[in-house]
Amino acid sequence: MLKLTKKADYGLMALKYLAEHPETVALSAKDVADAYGIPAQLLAKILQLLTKNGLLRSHAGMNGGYALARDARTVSVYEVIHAIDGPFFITSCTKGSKGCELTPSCTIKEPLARVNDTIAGVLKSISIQDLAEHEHPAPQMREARGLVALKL
Amino acid sequence: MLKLTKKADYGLMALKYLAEHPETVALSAKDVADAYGIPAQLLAKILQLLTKNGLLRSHAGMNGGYALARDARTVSVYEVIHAIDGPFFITSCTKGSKGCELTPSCTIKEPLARVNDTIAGVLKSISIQDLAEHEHPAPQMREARGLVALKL
DNA sequence: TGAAATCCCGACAGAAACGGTCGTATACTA
DNA sequence: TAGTATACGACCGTTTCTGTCGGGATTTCA
Repeated sequence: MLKLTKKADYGLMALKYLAEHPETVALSAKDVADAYGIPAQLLAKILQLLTKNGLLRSHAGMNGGYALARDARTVSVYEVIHAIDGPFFITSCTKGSKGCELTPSCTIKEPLARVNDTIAGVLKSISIQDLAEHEHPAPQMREARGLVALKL
Repeated sequence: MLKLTKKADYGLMALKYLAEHPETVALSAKDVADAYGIPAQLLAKILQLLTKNGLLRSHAGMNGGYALARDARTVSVYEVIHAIDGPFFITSCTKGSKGCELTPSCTIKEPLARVNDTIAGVLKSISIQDLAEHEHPAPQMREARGLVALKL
């Protein structure tokens, strides 16, 4: 419930890792998997997803691997989650697809849709770069960098 | 991924329903289940959970049922989710319990913990009463009623 | 040109979470 | 004491998630 999948976690970790190693031309799936001790084949598939969605660029062959397709500052956590886990919805029955099968019952959904948007906004406001920067134990916290309005 | 369970949905719907019927002394699980067309026995268990967590008061016997234990304004969506689905964590491996088994890899978790707090804050800022009020198609949207600071 | 490294991708199996049902015990009312 | 309702544990089928396997395509390099 309201939990990121491990795939999304892995994907975020991998992107962060790439963002932290801008000097290298490309890193193989195995490189990253070894760095974090996560299953190499699984990570490979995740990186392929990210590639297909334009977040990474891949290159086969020796010394091939993956590299960020865009500047880390322009890639949001939201995009990553979306690329890996698909459309982002808090509620099981969304107004978008098909609507709710439950009678006209889903009166709860309309307000929750706003919550959904708010959370999506939060995730969109955080970039991979943000994640990478906070690697170093952040001597002093930066000031509030985003303000999210919650309209109900 | 990042989706409410149906149980939580059902629980929110039930609480909203109760909030909308303040005149009745108590409503049975079956009453609510019938109103929304959700499985009665399942809803019963959910209401029992909410009772155990102090959000509802129950009364057995004829004309028994459930009633809000507190004013609907003081019950947050967060509390409901927490009561039904347990501790709220965005990430699979939380710092709270046991920590991460993955090497010292979970560098991603620290920043995500802040995201977690932010989302929790959003959910805490919404009351059952808020949900109930927006039943009526809300002729005009109220102004932003909450502002959530996102510190990274 | 051939071998090694690497990405690509579909299929599948085990494990966990979720949704829902059943049966029984307990409590309250009339 | 009969009927209505909550309380609670056990269980099971389905779905989702995680991870593995195997075969194929692309690139580099010797």
